[in-house]
Amino acid sequence: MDKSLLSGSNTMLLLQLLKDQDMYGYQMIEELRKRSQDVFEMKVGTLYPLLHSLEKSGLLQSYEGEAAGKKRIYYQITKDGRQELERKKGEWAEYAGAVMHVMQLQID
Amino acid sequence: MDKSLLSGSNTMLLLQLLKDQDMYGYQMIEELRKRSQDVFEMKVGTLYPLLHSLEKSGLLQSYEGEAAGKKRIYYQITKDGRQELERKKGEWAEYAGAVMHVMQLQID
DNA sequence: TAAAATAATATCGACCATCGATATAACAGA
DNA sequence: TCTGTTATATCGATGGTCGATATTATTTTA
Repeated sequence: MDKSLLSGSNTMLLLQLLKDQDMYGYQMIEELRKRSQDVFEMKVGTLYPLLHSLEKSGLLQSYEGEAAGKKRIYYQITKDGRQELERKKGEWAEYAGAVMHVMQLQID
Repeated sequence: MDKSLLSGSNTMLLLQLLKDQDMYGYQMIEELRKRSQDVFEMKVGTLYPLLHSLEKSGLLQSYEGEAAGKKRIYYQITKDGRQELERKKGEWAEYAGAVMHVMQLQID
C-alpha cells in the first residue's frame, strides 16, 4: 500500500474540493477550513508547490479567471485527476478502516 | 493540531499494541499485520529507531525477557505512554473524522 | 489619510517520518 | 549445506510539510 498516503492526504483533499467546482489556491485553503470545521489549516507553503506539482503531473489544469473583478489562477481537475481521486479515496478508506480496527475506534 | 499526526500514526499504533500486553519488536510487526488484516506492514527500518526514540522519551520501557527459550527485548508502556496514547487517539479521531467529512466517506 | 491587516501567489531551506539497503546472528527445514 | 525465517540494528536517501520570507493589491481600522 502507498506509504505516502498518510502524509499525502492533502493531494486527495484538494482533488476532492475541485471535483465539483473550479477554485483558486487561497480559496481552497478557506474551503478546506470550512468543510473540516477548522480542523484543517493547509499552509500556503504546502499548497502552492503542491498545486504546481499536481498540474505538472496532469491531475490539474490551471487558467486565468476573475473573482470580484480581480485576476485569479483557477484550477480544474482533469480526467486523470478524477481517476486518481477515486484511487486515493479507496486507499484512504482501507487505511483508515485498518487504523480504526486496530485502535478499536468508531466515527460518529 | 499536530502536523505529525498523520505520518506519526505508527507511534499511536505501537502504543495501542502495548496497552494490554508487553511485546518485543518483531512481534509488534506481526501483530500489527494480523490485527489490520494485512493492511499494515511496518518496516524494521521504521520500527526499531521508533522504539528507541519512544523509550528515550519515556513512553516505553524495555527489559530482557524470553520467548521459546530465546532472549528477546520486550517493551512495556509507561504511565506517560498511556497518557500519550489517549491524546493521540483523540487527535486521530478528530483528524480522521474531518477527512471523512470532507471526502463524504463512511466507515462501517 | 496613514497604518495595519488581509488576500493572493510564490519560493526555499529545514525538519522529520519512513523506507530500502545492508549487516549480523541464531535457528529451522529442505 | 544452503536457504529461509526470526530478530535486532543502523544509515543514507526520499519526500511531504512547515516556517520564513517576499511581493502586490485591496480592505479595514485608528
